[in-house]
Amino acid sequence: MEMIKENTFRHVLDDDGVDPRVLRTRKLIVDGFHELLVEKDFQAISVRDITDRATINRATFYAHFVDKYALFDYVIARSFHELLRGRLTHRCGLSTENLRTLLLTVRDYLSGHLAHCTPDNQQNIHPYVIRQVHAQVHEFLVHWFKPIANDLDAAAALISWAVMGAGIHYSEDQTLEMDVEQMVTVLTQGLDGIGINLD
Amino acid sequence: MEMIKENTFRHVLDDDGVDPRVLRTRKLIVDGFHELLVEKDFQAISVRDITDRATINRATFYAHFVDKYALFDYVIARSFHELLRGRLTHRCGLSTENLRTLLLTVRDYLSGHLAHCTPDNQQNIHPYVIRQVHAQVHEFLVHWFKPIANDLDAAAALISWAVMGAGIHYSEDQTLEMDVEQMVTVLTQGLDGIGINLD
DNA sequence: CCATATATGTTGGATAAGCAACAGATTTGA
DNA sequence: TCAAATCTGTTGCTTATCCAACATATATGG
Repeated sequence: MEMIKENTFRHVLDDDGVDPRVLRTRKLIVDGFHELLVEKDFQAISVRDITDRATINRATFYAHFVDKYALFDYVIARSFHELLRGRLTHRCGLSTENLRTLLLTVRDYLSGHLAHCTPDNQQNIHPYVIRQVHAQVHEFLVHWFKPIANDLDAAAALISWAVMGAGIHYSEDQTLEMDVEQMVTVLTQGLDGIGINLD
Repeated sequence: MEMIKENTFRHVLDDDGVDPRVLRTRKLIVDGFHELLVEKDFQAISVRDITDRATINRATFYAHFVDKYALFDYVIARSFHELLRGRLTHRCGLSTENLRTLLLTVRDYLSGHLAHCTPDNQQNIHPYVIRQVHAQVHEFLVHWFKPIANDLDAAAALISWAVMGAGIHYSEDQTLEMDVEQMVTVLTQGLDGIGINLD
């Protein structure tokens, strides 16, 4: 029980070949944490609360996560990742449809998160959520860019933050209508400008 | 992982002091087994089916139960035990009220079991159910008798089977009305005959 | 203010769960 | 009928989880 934390963030969803006990324990922790998040504020949740709820030993928790903040990051990253994967039709490819899905998923995930949380949690946690969601968006973009060219780091950074910006904007004010097609056009035209043609 | 099976049947509900991993694994096995029971016949369920559903290793199953029949016995004994404990108001005492509760609980448990199962399972499993439920009823009676006198084995055997007989009879034909008070009277009078006065 | 909890991480040794491989029994189906 | 496949228990070794104990930090309250 040494290298469990090691793989936790390489790829958030590579459960293949992992010891079944590790997968079970992770799920118990995550489920217990989710239960607690709707009951009380993040700041008020102790590691002991989590392990009691998960029916695992406290030492085992620390074998999986360095602290509750790492657990939180993991939960956000994984749930967003799963939501996005479930919505993508063209798996692993750069296309206008996938860009559209990306924009909509970020917005929906963020507004869903705001809807679930207590007001206090909204204030304190939102920045962490954004950071983790962005990390995932960025990872997807890099993955999509890779077959096209290697040195597109700047483009990935720019577009990932553009997508996040749109998502944040529209998730915070639900009265606004999101003009997805216009945004997709901006992104595709922009990419076209640096020699990347979609579809 | 040697003596797990050891304590399994001493008292069906003494979870105190047992290793948490054992309790979790047991629960996973029992839950998976329950799921499978409503899907297919008991005879068609393999140990591998159970362990796959429970997400545990097959070898771990054999550390807990000698075979699927032992698991079945355990499930019956435990669920009946829990149902009865939940209904008893006068905990651990011999009284007309507890005798009444015993009669009704046996009938309800048996008819509930018949209602859940596939016709095939009803035929094949019913004898095992009766055997295990009787073992529990007998254990409760012995426990209630103990403060009164020591050599009441015959009385416990007789009354436990009388209770079972009533339960079986009325669970198999739901149209009959169970005259509980008459039966309780029979039992209390009978006990009175050997010098045991209730209430 | 200080004493008494309570929370956080960490460690070493004990124990349950995982796994692969095995032999033998039973089922399947060609 | 016979061979291939599947199921059943069992075993030795590996690995993850448990637990108790510890040092430290942060409340909590009298």
